[in-house]
Amino acid sequence: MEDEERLADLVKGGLAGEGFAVDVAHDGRDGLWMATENTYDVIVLDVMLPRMNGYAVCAKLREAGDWTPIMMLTAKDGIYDEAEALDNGADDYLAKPFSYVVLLARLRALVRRGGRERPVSITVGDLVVDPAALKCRRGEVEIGLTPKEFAVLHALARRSGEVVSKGELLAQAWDFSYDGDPNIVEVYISALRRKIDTPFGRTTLMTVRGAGYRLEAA
Amino acid sequence: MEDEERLADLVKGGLAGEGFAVDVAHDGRDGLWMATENTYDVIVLDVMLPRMNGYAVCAKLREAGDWTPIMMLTAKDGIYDEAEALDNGADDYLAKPFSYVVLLARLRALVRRGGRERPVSITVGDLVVDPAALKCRRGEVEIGLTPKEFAVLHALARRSGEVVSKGELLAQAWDFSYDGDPNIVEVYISALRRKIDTPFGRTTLMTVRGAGYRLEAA
DNA sequence: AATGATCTTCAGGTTGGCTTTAGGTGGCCT
DNA sequence: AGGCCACCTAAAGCCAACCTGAAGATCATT
Repeated sequence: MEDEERLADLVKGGLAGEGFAVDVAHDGRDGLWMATENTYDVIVLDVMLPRMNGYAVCAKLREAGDWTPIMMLTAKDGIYDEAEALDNGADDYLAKPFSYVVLLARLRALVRRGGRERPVSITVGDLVVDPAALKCRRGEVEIGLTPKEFAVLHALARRSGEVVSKGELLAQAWDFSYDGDPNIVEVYISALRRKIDTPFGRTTLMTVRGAGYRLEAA
Repeated sequence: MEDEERLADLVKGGLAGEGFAVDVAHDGRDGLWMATENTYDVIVLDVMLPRMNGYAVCAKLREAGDWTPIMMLTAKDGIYDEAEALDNGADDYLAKPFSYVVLLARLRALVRRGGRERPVSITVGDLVVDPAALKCRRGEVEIGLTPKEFAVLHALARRSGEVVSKGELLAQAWDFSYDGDPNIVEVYISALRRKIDTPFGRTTLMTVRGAGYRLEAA
């Protein structure tokens, strides 16, 4: 139990260092619920989980049409068990005990495979967003952002050029349990504009009425 | 050498059984050439290859913008070597000796992941409709559209060259429960023409009296 | 406990897209 | 030719979505 929490902390810390937001569930059922309610870059699943084991969670997700990359952590090391994990819909597995370095590398690979290329820092025109340092700059000018502002900007930057809906922003930058006024997104968009656009006489953060927001390079 | 050919045969046989076609190259340079000339679901790369090693082939492919899933086969098993393979652009690796069952399972997982389609933009002549960005352009000229206008254009573009009835447009671009004046479609067609045709001296958005509308490439 | 920073809520003001209206145009049939 | 009907389009009202400044709430730090 305390072992698993230490593991969760390790993973969480490492991924945070890579610029990702991490949610942790301590049993299978909670995990499944969180996974169905949110969109994640990658899911890490321990086979041995209270209330619902990893295989079952994995199967449920795939059944529901969710193809988020899944990394399965297993204590067994028999060959067929590994294959079983993969055939159950997992995208990779790691047998305990495993190295932290390998876990992170494999997760990076999974995430990379799961979608577009994701360089460590994201560049949108002359705006550079560095998730590792939680900093951003326009040209040579450093821009100070609060954590929340950064989370919103990051979500937009990761899909620069595309429209990101208010709901998606809420899901990615706020805790999944957040159920307050969606107007808060508008507040943060406003704040971001005041920091990344107005001082530079730019308008890269556009409103698409009725659809969401779009961060553009031009 | 005969070892490697037995391995290649194993993989080939197994994937054939899964319904995939397999090409085999026996050295790195041939492999790279085949990979650039064809489209594959997945690429299996041995690190130790004559004429050009696996890392190099992998790097070349990624450099060329080819993101076909790559499985790297390596004899080393040091922790950092594994991470190196992945960070080099491979999507998974397997250390020799490995089980045939595991290899097949991992390849299945890779193929399943790799098959994911990303949002496509639709091209009708020199008109490009990008659903992800909710934008469109004719040639190099950006055209600003409202969400509703975009929805109508999108519905027409998806079936370019065909006649789309007013009823179909209503069903696709408006809420299912919409029961207002069907004349609204005409209003939007008019607005679209003013944006995508008139400024360019074109008439690609045609009325088919009594039947509907058609978006043409010419 | 106090301070400052950040997060969230609130409310008034503004905008811009959606829809309706109504008059105009042009094809098609008798 | 005349009339009917489908379609076109400019204009205007309405309303939801959005913006933003400010105040209240929460959190971290000293």
